[in-house]
Amino acid sequence: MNQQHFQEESEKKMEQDEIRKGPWTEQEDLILNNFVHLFGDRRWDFIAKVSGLNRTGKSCRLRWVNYLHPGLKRGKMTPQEERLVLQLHAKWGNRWSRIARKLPGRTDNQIKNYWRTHMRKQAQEKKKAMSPSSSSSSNSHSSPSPSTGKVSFYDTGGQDMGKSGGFEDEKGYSMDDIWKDIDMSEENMITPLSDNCSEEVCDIFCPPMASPSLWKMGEEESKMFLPSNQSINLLL
DNA sequence: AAATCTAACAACCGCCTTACG
DNA sequence: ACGTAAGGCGGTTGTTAGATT
Repeated sequence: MNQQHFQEESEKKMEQDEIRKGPWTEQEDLILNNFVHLFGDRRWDFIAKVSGLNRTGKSCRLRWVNYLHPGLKRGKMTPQEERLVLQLHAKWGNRWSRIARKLPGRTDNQIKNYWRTHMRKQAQEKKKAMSPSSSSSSNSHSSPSPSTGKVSFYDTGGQDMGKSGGFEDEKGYSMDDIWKDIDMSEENMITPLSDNCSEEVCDIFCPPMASPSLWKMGEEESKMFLPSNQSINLLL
C-alpha cells in the first residue's frame, strides 16, 4: 500500500461523491483516526483524499484537533482553567490558539466557546446591575456588529490584538471597560498577572503534562491511544 | 407534559500566513 | 521573487441536551 495507490483510489471515489459536511459519524471518526496515525497530522488534504471520507482537509483537521486528538480533555473547565483563561485573555485578547497552548488538553474552540457563553452571562448580569432603565448606556458593553447590529461578545480587550480586531468601539462600552470592572470585582479572588507576565510565568499554571509550547503528545505517548490493529486492518 | 430558554459543543466559512515549487 | 496550495486561526452559526416556566 503506498500513498500513490491511495490517492488514485480515492480520486476515483471523489469523482463520484460530493464533499460531505455536517456532523461526523463514528465510522468517519474511526477512519480519520486511523489515517492520521498512518500519515501523521499534517497532510490534511492528502488524508482527506486517501481516506475516502469525502471531507475537506480542513474539515478533517478540525475534527482531529477539536475532537479526536488523544490528549483532549473534555467536560467542564476547572476553576483554575477558568481563571487562567480570564487572565490570558486579558493579556492577549482573542488569541484563542495562543491561550489554548497554555491550557493542556483544551482547544482554541473550547476556550472560545467557553468565553462566549461566560462573557454573555457576565454582560447580561452587568446590564441588569447597571440599571434597568439606563438609556445612556444603551450601546453598553460591547461593539455592535456593523453588519447585523448584534452585539458581539468577541470583540474584546487584551493588549496584544492581532488581525482579528482589537478595535474598540469609539463610543461604546468596550470590553476593556468590562475587564476593568471584572478585574476590580474579582481582585480579591484572582491574583492578577502582571502586564509583563511572561509565557514562562504563565506556565506555572500548566500541569506537568504540558509541553512548554504545545500540549500535543509525543509519538511514544500517543501510541497509547492508537486504535487497535484490528480496526486498522478493517480499513486496509 | 409541553414550550421556551440557555449553555455547551461541534462544525463551517473566510481570511491570513507559510511552505514549497 | 513570485504564485499557489495547504494549514492555521478567529468569527460565526447550527444543533442538542438540560433547566426553567
